Amino acid sequence: MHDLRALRDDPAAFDAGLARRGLAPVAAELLALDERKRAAATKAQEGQARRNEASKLIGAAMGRGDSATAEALKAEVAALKDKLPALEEEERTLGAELDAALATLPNLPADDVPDGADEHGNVELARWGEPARPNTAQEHADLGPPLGLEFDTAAAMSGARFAFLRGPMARLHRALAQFMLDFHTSQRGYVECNPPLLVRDEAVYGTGQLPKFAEDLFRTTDGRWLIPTAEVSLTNSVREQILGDLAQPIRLTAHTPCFRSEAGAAGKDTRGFIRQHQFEKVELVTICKAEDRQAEHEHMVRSAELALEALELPYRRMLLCAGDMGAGAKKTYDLEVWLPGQGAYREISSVSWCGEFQARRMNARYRPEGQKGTAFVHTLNGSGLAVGRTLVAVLENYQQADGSVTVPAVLAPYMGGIDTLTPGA
RNA sequence: GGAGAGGUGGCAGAGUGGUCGAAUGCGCCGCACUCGAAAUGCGGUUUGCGGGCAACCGCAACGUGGGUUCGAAUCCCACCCUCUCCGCCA
Repeated sequence: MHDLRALRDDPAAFDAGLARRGLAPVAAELLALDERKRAAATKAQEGQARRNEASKLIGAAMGRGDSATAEALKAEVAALKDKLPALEEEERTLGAELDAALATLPNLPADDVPDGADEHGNVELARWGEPARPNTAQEHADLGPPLGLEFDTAAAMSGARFAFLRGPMARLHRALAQFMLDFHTSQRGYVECNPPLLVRDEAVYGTGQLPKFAEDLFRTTDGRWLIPTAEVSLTNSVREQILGDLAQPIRLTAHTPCFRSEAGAAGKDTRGFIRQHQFEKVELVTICKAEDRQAEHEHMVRSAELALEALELPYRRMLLCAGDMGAGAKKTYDLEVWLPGQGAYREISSVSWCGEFQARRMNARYRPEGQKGTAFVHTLNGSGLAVGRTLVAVLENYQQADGSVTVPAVLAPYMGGIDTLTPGA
């Protein structure tokens, strides 16, 4: 959600920001709508003011037994009441129209975000590790099934884009999630949470998936939504609250399933475990004051990077261009992990700073020190990491020529003595 | 699922048709007292929108949305949420 005042103050900058996302200008249209709404409001308020004044006079007149005056005033108010509803209705309609238009607009990109229309405009900032590609390397979709990553089993009961993990494969998947959660809570200052997976409209609106991206979500018969990411649950934990001076940022993490319809992804990544209707993710969310936003963004992306480094998985850090960011983001780093089987870097984490965009939609505020009144909090979210894709990365990077997979050393405490996944075992 | 109670400012908590945007207490801010602090006293302290250079003025908001009324925190209806008891249940 946008601050209408910012749009009024500098419509050109607003349209310029939208243009960087490849969108047509809207400022002139919205300002005209806003002006009509304010005119309607002023007219309605004049009527309401007179009605309120007259009603007080009626009370006073009745108090002193002057029924003639009271009756005359009542007649005046009655006449007013014929006109008022139409004026109020006009204000409401125009306001709703304005809100609806604002609600579908994405956030404006930060100044240091590069231009670009799609992923080709993204900028590589750093690399870590050696991206090896032995000629025996297999893709996880071929490597996985004999090791217990079964797509056929899942397809028989659930259809495409589901997997059934069996034995050591399921354990490895669990170990990854446990490791990430322990790492972020004990090393990086995030508080472990276990949030709801089903949420209401308002929550999904708050983080920005509604109203525009409903088709990407699953909806329950009682009208709730399955979360597409724990970002929704964790971020909404501060909705409609005033959080004090927010001297310390609120850093949250949770390991949850995520559910996505993948409506717009027909034919994309259909093979393997990369793009599923149901997957698990360890999410990081930070709620902070404005001054802390940049430091927290760096802290978050480093947290995700350090998890990859602990797993010894080569990756690179990308700065997304304006055209490739999600709707709520002002600035996004993607981490891409090396997949030897595919011979490519693939997204495994996306870390975004959303500014006040989500806070306005949720009405989440704090009291800045030395300043009167409240301000909207800044929200950040990132994957730390996507568990399913990390499993893919481990399989492809730790595969041996004989089709077995070595377990990363850092996971040993979670594996109950299993150090290798062996086909058919 | 059934029965009951309730949702009021940063927090607690009064208020059951009209000078109520809302008592009181706590918290917070300022001032006084003090060497300083505590305690005490005095004053201030909701938010959003619109108008105005400003002082300030107007409108709206007592869970949400409707309704009754000249007038609603207060009465009626629907929904949401919380609590208590019963039933069911991992």
